[in-house]
Amino acid sequence: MPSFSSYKNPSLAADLVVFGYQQGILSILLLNRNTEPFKDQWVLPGAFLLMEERLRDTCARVLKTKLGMDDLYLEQLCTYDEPNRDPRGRAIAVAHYALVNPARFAITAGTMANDVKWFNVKELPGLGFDHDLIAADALKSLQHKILHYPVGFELLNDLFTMPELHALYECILDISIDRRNFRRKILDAGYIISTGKKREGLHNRHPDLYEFNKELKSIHLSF
Amino acid sequence: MPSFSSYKNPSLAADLVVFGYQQGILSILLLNRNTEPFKDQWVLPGAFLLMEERLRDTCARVLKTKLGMDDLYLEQLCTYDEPNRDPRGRAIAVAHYALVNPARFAITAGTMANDVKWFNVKELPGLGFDHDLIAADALKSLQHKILHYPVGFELLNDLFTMPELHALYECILDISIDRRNFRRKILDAGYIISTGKKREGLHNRHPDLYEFNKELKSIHLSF
DNA sequence: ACAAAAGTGTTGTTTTTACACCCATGG
DNA sequence: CCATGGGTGTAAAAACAACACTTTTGT
Repeated sequence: MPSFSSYKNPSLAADLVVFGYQQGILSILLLNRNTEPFKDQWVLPGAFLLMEERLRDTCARVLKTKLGMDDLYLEQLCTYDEPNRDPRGRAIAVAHYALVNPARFAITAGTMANDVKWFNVKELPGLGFDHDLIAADALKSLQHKILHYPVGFELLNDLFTMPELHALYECILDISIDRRNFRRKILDAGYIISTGKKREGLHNRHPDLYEFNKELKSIHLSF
Repeated sequence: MPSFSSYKNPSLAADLVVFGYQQGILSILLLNRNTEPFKDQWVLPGAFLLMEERLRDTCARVLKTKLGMDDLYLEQLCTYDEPNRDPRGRAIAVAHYALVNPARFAITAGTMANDVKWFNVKELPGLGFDHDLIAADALKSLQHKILHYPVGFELLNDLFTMPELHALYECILDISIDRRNFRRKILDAGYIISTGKKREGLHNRHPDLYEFNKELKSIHLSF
């Protein structure tokens, strides 16, 4: 059987848009590069695919070694192949996005970066490569995903309140949603289960605590 | 600036799910391979990416040289990277789908294939590589796309009737839709424009001819 | 005049939206 | 007992689904 050895192939990388939600803000994790090209500019984390590796393993490797993160929700987004997107040569990127509850991890800069930082998705700096485009596409994709898959599960704590889930949806979709109609739609969808407990220690009425319905695979919401 | 020359990279291919709609049937174009691997089996058309080429150019090249087709609607679908998907070695495929009105082209087998044939999407043979999976994913994606983008434009003639558009939607979504409610939704969406003309030569009432509203970029339909 | 298929209209139901109201908590 | 925020209910509007009726054509 013939093999591919005669072909010359572009480099192949997995790039990651890591979304985190904390204090009512949706953020993306960016690295500040300490090598050319785009030295001292902010970019998405990523790595080149190894021959024996699957793309999601490449992503997991980046999350683990560059960011100290484990076991995140991961979704393939799109493949970016503009020939001049990397000044070092032809490089094709398969973009993914990951969802993380930042409270669970303390991030630290790896060897390739000066710094690692969360940026509010509404206040992103100009990014190196074509990462502005990738980040924008990822946000659109997440906004769509949240209507069809219980994404809150990945971004909130195991127990959470209705106002917390409500704020998450308003933040990600960047719209305002009537809290009472929101409650009804979420409950009708069977999205979450009441635990009977309440969140204590707040300065007014203690909201009910819910957990996600793990039986549920897909949902349909519209706002 | 460093380059990538030290990395060894997998082969990168563009694979194509070419959808055609004719006589009320949605079909996919398949090739019968005349070389190993998967000799004499049906597979999706595809080609390896050349270094100076963009993925959509690879697709266009396949459509032109293997199938004699030009200027088709093309959409990137997903990237398939299972390490053993190609027995010749590590090969990653970026799948795309194309939409074509088969009436416009006479297909002919290229040098790589014994035969080229349209297959009803509901009666696909077992395919080589992981192309069963790719074809199934492409159909799902098309079913979603048709609700948000005026896809009929690519699959029908420039002038078409409401019953023709109705049949297309029923076929692609694989559901039955009340023709009167369908008409109302399509017209309310501003999807199409009445031309005042009528389709002649039928054995009963001559239906109105419409054309697509080219101003329209995205739509929202639900059935 | 009839059958077949296409255009038009109506009605009841469900879903969505926009609110009003009451309850619990801390100060 | 008041301000704040959270839980519950309701009525109007919009969207949807199911269906009847009329019109045009070829035979």
